[in-house]
Formats: sequence, structure tokens, C-alpha cells
Amino acid sequence: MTRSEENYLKTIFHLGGNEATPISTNAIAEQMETKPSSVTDMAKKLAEKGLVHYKKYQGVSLTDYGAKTALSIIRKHRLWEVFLVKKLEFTWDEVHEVAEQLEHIKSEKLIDKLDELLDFPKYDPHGDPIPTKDGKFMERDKQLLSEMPVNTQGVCVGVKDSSAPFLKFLDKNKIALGNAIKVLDKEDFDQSLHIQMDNRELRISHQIASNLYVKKND
Amino acid sequence: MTRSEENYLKTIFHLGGNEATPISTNAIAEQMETKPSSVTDMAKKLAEKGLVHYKKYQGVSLTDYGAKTALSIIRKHRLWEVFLVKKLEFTWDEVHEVAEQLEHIKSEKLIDKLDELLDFPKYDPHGDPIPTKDGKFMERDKQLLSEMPVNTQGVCVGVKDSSAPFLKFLDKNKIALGNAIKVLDKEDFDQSLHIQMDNRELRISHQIASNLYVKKND
DNA sequence: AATTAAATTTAGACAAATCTAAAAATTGGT
DNA sequence: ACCAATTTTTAGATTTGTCTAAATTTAATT
Repeated sequence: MTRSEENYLKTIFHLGGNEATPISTNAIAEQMETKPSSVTDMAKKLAEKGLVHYKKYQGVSLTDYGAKTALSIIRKHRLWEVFLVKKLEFTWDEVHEVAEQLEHIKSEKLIDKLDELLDFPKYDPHGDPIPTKDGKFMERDKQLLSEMPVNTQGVCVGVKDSSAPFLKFLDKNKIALGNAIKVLDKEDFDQSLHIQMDNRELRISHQIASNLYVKKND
Repeated sequence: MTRSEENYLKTIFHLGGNEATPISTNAIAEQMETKPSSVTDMAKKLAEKGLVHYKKYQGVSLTDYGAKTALSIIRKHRLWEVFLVKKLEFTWDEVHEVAEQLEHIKSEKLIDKLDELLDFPKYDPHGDPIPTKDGKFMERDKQLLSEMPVNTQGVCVGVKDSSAPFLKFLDKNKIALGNAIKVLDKEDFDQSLHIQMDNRELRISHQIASNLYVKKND
């Protein structure tokens, strides 16, 4: 597997889709900042190797084998992210770029031992679940903050947008995973929220709220 | 810098040489298991970038800039080797292959923090010195065991050959870095040695002795 | 259902890194 | 100082992954 093939698999995985509703070459090209014609070429190659289903003009979807492969790369990416934060004092907005490189390192022992060193983490620094060695995905029970009714309470458990600018914004406003959240009020006009976070009250825009995942308290 | 360019620099560094006595394209090709014609192509490219001195038919040597670059790659390689042994329970015969991949990861912060996590190690698992951030090389006062006179004592501090087969042989015979060594006798016939290592006596061939570095006791 | 617009693929080109085979330069032996 | 052997370079081809521009297919609109 080349680095490029791995990057395509990962992108296709993240874009979702399935054999019935495949992902267009255009969508992949846009996500990867490349050209649709390049995607077509790669789609053929990946299909050749049994990693994707591909029918001309129809789009692309992962085979079981392709999905398993994608999950192993995502597993590596997220474990490295945990390593960078937990062991090397990286901030959560710095890890993605480096993990993009580290995820391509080939050594099963390396990743198994890394997992052990980190004490088998279940989530990465952005709250995304880390697939198990056999490709099982533990999706957490969570919802967007923007979808929580007024007066419900929960805990901040993840971000939808994990871009550096958004993460830095959260840092600046002391919004971190693990914080307790209560929705105090919702503004009908612009759907902004008045919330209580840990011990202070703050107002956040709909844009922010729709990129923060919360686990509702029972 | 591409991965390939980095590998060439590293190889040229390890082969030594200087502007007056450059390394032949053939020597580089042999070391890298590639063809001389490929080396010629790369020599031109590296010369173009100011990383090596290259004159047709004369051979190649690193510029100061090239040496500095090579040292930063070697620094990364050796720090990763320490990480693999100290933090992930790799054995010293397993680390090279993985470090060959890890050494190409680009992130200054990553390597600085790794250095810190490992407590600024001075030597890698094979006893080779780890260059400092500014490319300084702390070569240890050491000599080959095969060159130690009878009755001298010292400590095992490194290996010349760090191939897996040799390292496994050392493990099997419980020869490890840090062990105390005393040369009891030298066999004129085949130059084999009778030594005392920690608390036991053993005989080792000249081949082995000429691949083990010892620091003589004062 | 025909025509236009949009999406997708094909064809041909390019850069990086490599190779083979042939040509050129260097080296060593006499 | 010459010739033969060796080393090194050149020229041209190959692979991988990409691109542009043109051609084709699909989708949308009337």
C-alpha cells in the first residue's frame, strides 16, 4: 500500500457512503484538494486491488477489505494523536498535521505497543473513537450541543470540526472536553445559546454549538 | 527535501569522505542497493541544492549544509531508536527498520519533545552517539575489543555491526552494553579472545571482537 | 424527448526516481 | 605512453501519481 492509496481510503471512509450510495469522484477530489481525473485513476487502481467498488460514472465505495484497511489507518492516526498530547505536550490543534505523517508508518508491533503505552485509549484528543485492532468502531452516545433542548445537562465529549482555528477558539474560551454543560436558554432569533459551562455562564453562536458534541446526562 | 534525498545524504554521511577524498557513485550505489546511474542523477540534484560537492567522475562529498542536514536525520533516527527500546519494549535488533521510517517525519517540535521525553539521551541502543540539535557529534572514547591488550579492563559501550543477526548473537551470549569486560588471553593462532564478562568467562572469535566497542577503564 | 449544463472519464503530458544499455572517461599495467 | 579493464555518465524507457484539455456520459430543464 502506497501512502497515496492510504490517503484515498481514509478520505473515502470519512466521506461515508456505501455500495448503494457511492461517493462521487468530484466529492473525493474536493476533499483531497486534487482533480477529479486523478481520483478516477486512483479509483481504478483501488478497485483493481479489491479495496473499493467502482463503476464508471457511478462513484466509489469501500469494500469490506477497504474499510478494514481504512480503519487501521484511522486507528494509527488517532493513537498517534493521543501520544502527541499525552506524552509530548502537543495541544489538540497541533496534532493532526503530524499524525497525518505518523499514520503511514508500517509496523504492527509499533502500534500495538503504542496502544499499550497509552493505556488503550478509547478516544482521541478531539473525542473521536479509536478503532480497535480488529476494526471495531465504538461510536459514543453523543449529540450536537445545538440540538440539546433548553435545561438539559451534559458533558462536552467531542468536536465535529477539528480544524486548528476552531480548536484555538475553544481554548481561548476555556471550552474543553470533559466540561459540564447546561443549556440555559436558546435565542430563537439567531439560535445562539446561553449556556453554563463548569462554573461560568457564556453565550455561544449556533455555528459553535453545531460543532460541539455533548453526552447528555442520564 | 524528499525521502529519497534524505536517504542519500544519510548514506553519504555514513560512508565518510570529504571534499578532497570524495565517495564514488559506485560505493553509494552498493551501499544503497541501487544502480550507479541512479546515484549520478541524484548527485546532480543534490549538488544543485547545495547539499553535496559533485564533480563528474570524481565522486560526491557533503557540503557543510549537507552534513548538517544529514546529522539532523541521524539525530531523529537515533532518538526514535531510543524511544522504541525505552518506551515500547523493542529489542535492539528490531529498532532499525522502524526508525528508518520514523526518521523522515517532519516536525521540529516532535523531535524536541521526544528528546525531552527520553531525558536527552546521549547514545542510541547500539551505543552510537546522538547528534545534538545543532549538529554536534559527541564521539565517545572507545576502541574495538579486538584491539585491547591482554589484561586490560573496560566496559562494553557499542557495536560496530548493528545488523540483527549480530545483535541476536550477542543477546544469545548475554553480551550487552554496560557489561564489564576483561581480556584474559589472546590466541595468536586465530586471534580469538578469552574474556571475562561480568561474572563469567567466555571465548569469542576475532570476528565478534572486532565488532564490539569497549571503553577502557582509567 | 430534446437540448443544455454539469459531472466524469479519457488521452496525452509531466515530474520524480528509478532502470538498462550504450557511450565516455579514468585507471592500471606494461 | 598506450591499451584494456573498470568506473562513471548519458540517453532513453518505465512506474507512480499527478495535471490539462478534450471527449463522453449523466442529469436537469423546458
